[in-house]
Amino acid sequence: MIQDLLKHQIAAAIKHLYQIDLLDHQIVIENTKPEFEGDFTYVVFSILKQSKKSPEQTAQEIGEYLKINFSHLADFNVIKGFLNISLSKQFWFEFLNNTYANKDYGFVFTHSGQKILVEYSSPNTNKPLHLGHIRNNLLGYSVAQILKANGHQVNTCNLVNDRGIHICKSMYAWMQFGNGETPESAGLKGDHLVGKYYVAFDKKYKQEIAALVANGMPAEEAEKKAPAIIAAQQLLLKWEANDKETVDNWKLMNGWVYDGFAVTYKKLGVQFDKYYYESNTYILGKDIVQQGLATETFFKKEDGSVWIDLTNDGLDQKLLLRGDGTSVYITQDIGTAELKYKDFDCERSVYVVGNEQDYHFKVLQLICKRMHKPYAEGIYHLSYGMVELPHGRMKSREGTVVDADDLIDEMIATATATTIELGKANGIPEGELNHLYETIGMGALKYYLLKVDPKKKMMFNPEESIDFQGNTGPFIQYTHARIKSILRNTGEIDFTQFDFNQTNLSKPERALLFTIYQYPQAIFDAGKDMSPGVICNYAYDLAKAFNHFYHECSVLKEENLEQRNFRIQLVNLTAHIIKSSFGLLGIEVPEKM
RNA sequence: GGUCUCUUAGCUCAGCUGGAUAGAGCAACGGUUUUCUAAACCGUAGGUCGAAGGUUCGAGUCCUUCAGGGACCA
Repeated sequence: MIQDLLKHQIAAAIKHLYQIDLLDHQIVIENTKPEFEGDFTYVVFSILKQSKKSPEQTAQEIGEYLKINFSHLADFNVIKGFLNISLSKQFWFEFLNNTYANKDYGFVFTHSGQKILVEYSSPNTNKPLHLGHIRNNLLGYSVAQILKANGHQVNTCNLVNDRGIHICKSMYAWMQFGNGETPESAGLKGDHLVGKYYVAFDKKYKQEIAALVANGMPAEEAEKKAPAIIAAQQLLLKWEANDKETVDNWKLMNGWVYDGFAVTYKKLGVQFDKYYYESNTYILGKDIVQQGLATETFFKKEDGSVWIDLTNDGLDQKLLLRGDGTSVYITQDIGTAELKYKDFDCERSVYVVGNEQDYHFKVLQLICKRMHKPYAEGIYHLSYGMVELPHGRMKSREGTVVDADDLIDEMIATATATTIELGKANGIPEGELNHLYETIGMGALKYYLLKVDPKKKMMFNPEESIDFQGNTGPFIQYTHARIKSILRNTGEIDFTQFDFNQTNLSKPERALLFTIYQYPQAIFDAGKDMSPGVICNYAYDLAKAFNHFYHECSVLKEENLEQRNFRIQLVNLTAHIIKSSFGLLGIEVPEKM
């Protein structure tokens, strides 16, 4: 990167002028703000004490040194303590020439040597996916792509929570009043059918509690003694005892759910290299807890329950195994961590899980450290914020959820209506329209969810539809389509016979080229923070820079042949980066829209 | 009781390791189409960056306290 050369030269200048020894990485170079002239800026305030001169004079002296010693510099200007540096036209033309045909521009191909496993999605099998799951899935998919682009070897997995009391609730309700209903007979997606019985269970359970309370029982006791909950608990015991009828029903209903999830995953465009099932990992977890007990990493209480004492780390004592020997959430996580390491030999294991589990993952990592597990340090909780509705967070049982399938359908319907309304469907073959509507609708939804910093909670108002204008997926998709429209009309060109040094570099062209130059940095930053939002912001900046250029400069009507060809290279590369960056987000870009 | 986290324009969000006059989009108002796609472009208006202290050449960014929201552990 040119910034590195620049840093090196600035360090040399400072050494030459003021006899200060600075390492290259101690020099901070920023992009020059648009309202000032220049490409990069060096701020001199931090060396004033040693230079013993005014900010203006220091910056001026460094600028003059660079002008002689830094061949890519065309000019510089000084405002207060800010040294603004303009690179030469030649530098930018050469950059474009070397880059425009590079299909992998921005991606790192030298293997980092790091293997990373990204776990995401990780649903419960008792209800369908909702908006929060969509955020999770999109984040996981995108982060995996971004890490790959940074040269890491990446695998993905999905840990399915297919056991526990919540499954038994759906199962009990279905056995009670399902009358053998199936997804086929009900005409419902499997996950929605099972979810229906989960809600049915809750309704019945609440009625029973109310009845008991009406008869004078305290609410707390009623919650434990309601027949429905007791029945669900008995189902769980039967399941753990491998009772045939229970296990068969469990398999049947889980199968329905998996079929339903598969449809939603396909629409979201996500996939996994491997599935883990908690019903398979919890026993391994129990074994490991027994090992930890043997080495006295854990301790047993009088009732037989197993605990770890984390008070030295500022946390509490944490339950690992109940007195009756049944496992808790963290038990199965301990087992799964071990399995993942064996399967993938990964030095980093990323968990895409909501921030409500921050404490849980701190505990998990500490447990692994105490047990001297080689993978303990590599555990990384990619903790993302909840999606909230105007009235608070989503709660399945209270029916305040935005269903994933409904929302997807709605987005595609809106994309369809908008496209037709704008008259954009006319020039497009009938057979391609459905795919286009899907591309635009999903583009809007995915961009909307990914552009927000993963760590932050975000607001979704179902009353307001997701925009298709401004800082949105469709805006950027549209930019791509516009460029493709130009490129369909340029004809074949042999770029090698042109010398672009004779062409002009106007402000919009320069700004676009400058943004293009930032792409590798954006990929790096997104990888460092595991934040697809960085890519969204970048793609938006690029689209804006292009649209400004598009308004100012004509490509096809340009009469100077070299200028025209230069612009063709420029927009070609722009289109490629839009497609490439959106690929990192899992968003398709259309040729026409 | 304890721990973590958030608060930037009417709304939804950017703001990189502290740097120039805090930026976008939506919503509002005004303008741009015989010229490569107007899902675009240009402009106007909108801010005490939750509050108060502190650190320093410089704080939306770092530290402390407080207020309000959210989550979690027992």
